[in-house]
Amino acid sequence: MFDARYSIRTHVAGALRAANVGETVTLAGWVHRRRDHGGLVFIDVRDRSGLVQCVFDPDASGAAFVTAERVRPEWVVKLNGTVRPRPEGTVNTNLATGEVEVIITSAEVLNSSETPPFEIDSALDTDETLRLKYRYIDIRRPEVMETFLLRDRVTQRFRKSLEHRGFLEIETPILGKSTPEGARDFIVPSRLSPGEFYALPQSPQLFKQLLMVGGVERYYQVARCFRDEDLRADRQPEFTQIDIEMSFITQDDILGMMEEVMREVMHEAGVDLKTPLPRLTYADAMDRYGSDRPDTRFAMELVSLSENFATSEFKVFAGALSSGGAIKGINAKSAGDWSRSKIDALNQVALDAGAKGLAWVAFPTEGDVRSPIAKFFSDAEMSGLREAMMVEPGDLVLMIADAKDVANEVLGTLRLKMAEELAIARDGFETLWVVDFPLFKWDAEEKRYDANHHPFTRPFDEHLDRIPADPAGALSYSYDLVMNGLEIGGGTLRIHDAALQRSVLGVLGIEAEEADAQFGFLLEALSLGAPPHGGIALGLDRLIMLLAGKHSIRDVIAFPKTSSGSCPLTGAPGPVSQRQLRDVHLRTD
RNA sequence: GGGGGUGUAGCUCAGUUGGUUAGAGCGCUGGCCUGUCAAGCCAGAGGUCGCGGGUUCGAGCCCCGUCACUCCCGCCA
Repeated sequence: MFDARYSIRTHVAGALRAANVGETVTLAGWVHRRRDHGGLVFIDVRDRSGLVQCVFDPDASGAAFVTAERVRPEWVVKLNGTVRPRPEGTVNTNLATGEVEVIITSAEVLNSSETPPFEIDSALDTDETLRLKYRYIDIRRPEVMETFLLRDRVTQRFRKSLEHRGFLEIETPILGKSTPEGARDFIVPSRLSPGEFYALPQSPQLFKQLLMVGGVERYYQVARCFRDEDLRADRQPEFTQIDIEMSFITQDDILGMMEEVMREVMHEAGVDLKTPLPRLTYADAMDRYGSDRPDTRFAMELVSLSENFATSEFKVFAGALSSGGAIKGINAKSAGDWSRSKIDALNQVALDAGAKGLAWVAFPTEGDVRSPIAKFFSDAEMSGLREAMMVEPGDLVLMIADAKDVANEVLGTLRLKMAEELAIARDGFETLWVVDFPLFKWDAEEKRYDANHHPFTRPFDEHLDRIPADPAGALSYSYDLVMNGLEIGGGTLRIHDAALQRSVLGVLGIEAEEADAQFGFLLEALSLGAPPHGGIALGLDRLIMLLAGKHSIRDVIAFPKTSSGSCPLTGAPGPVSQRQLRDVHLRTD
């Protein structure tokens, strides 16, 4: 609760109401805006709680009036006065405090301010770099402040919901050990061990598993994570996870528990989350949406057309099918009148996404068909296409014929592209689980298997026999939480058997000797009474971003980095002295 | 590493086919003003057109390079 306790004021500005009329108050805050009428001055005084109009009238206090003429926006002031109702006709309904005003009897300037580099109270969309350079001023803007109030509420709700369910908040090291796989590590040189380095954690993954071996059973942490990769609108080099791990559970246990927690958290943010959440297998997600994090706020699902074109004369289609591929399509409603050049641009999108080409049929009006390839289709194929795609006049059908994975992925990209181009309404918070990910994914370039989630993911019990022989066929106890097409969380049940863990590491090309060197401590822990366990990590920043309706993760981080990883405010990263380098046994060119 | 976009007053932006002294709104400074709340009116100050080079009689505008920011691809177990 934010109020006037423990401060030099008696009230906070934003809390004053008609009920306070007649009270003598002391306020402290910033000059938000000043309206000088010559013989009468209005100053809106702002603190974290909001703002209230203060009136400076020479009849009430000549000294205060003189002060009011002198102060400027963002000066810091302490004011004494009396709350009174606003005169008839001057109530401001746009303001929570708009029914009242404070007639000031004495004023003290606590600090002056230079003219701010940008206006706090402005509708103008200020350059983001400038906002970040003066973030402390930016944060004074009510809209920005509101975001951090929301972030606080959501974070506290996570803590409460998890505490109520028996989770212990435990901190894990920031200075850790670099391990192979995963993202690039941020590394920290060691002064006491010349030539050796700590790594900042990409996540507390191994430590939380060790806590399970330690009998903690239910753990959580608001954990800062570090990954030295390129930035995006939704990616920062350091970010925060709500990190969770539980013992003696099934996958249903943790999904059900998380649904309850998420419902409570979303409720805190004013969103009614319907549970149980839909669950989509990875295979179905790819098949229907061409994405493992489908945006389910709109349909435009992928439809298989392989059967319809099974005997097609069209070489591209026949070729794709004969080599074991698929023909799939999406129906972009109301794009049937798109020009050739706009469709050519879509073709380029398809090419960039890995397709060999884009097949399309436009149905601009009833009975009218426009397409460079329709002439290869039989009447039966054309009517089958109309039926399968549920074509109406005005539609544009986009088709990809390729290996099934390629067709899915390209159409998934086109689906999102078309939703954007057609400005399809995407409202609400469509949330679902994507489950049953393959344990491994094949890296064609490196010609080896990678862990899909991470190397500690537990395979389906019934797929254990596939591990050495047919790794690609093994599915895993794994789950991503997807909201509005963004992955906001992911987790797995873990391997708790040392032999199985060695076997999985082996598939990843990490043989016994290296496994012992890199993960010996984990393998040893697994052999010393590790309970079955599993967990999940939620991307707190992304979740807040969605809840706040922001388009960048930077908007919900107090002091974020620019896309080149620098901090406009402090100038980090920066050089260090030769002495500091010598201390940690480093030389630079 | 690759592709797209942006960079002009403190802020947000305009700036025509390359042509005289680079403009507007907001903010700022000063003046007037006792019921405003984006207060109003009057006046004023304020410019390394991101930076460097080039073409040209002449460059904010064209060319080359470079920097910063931003979006995307790669990358992100």
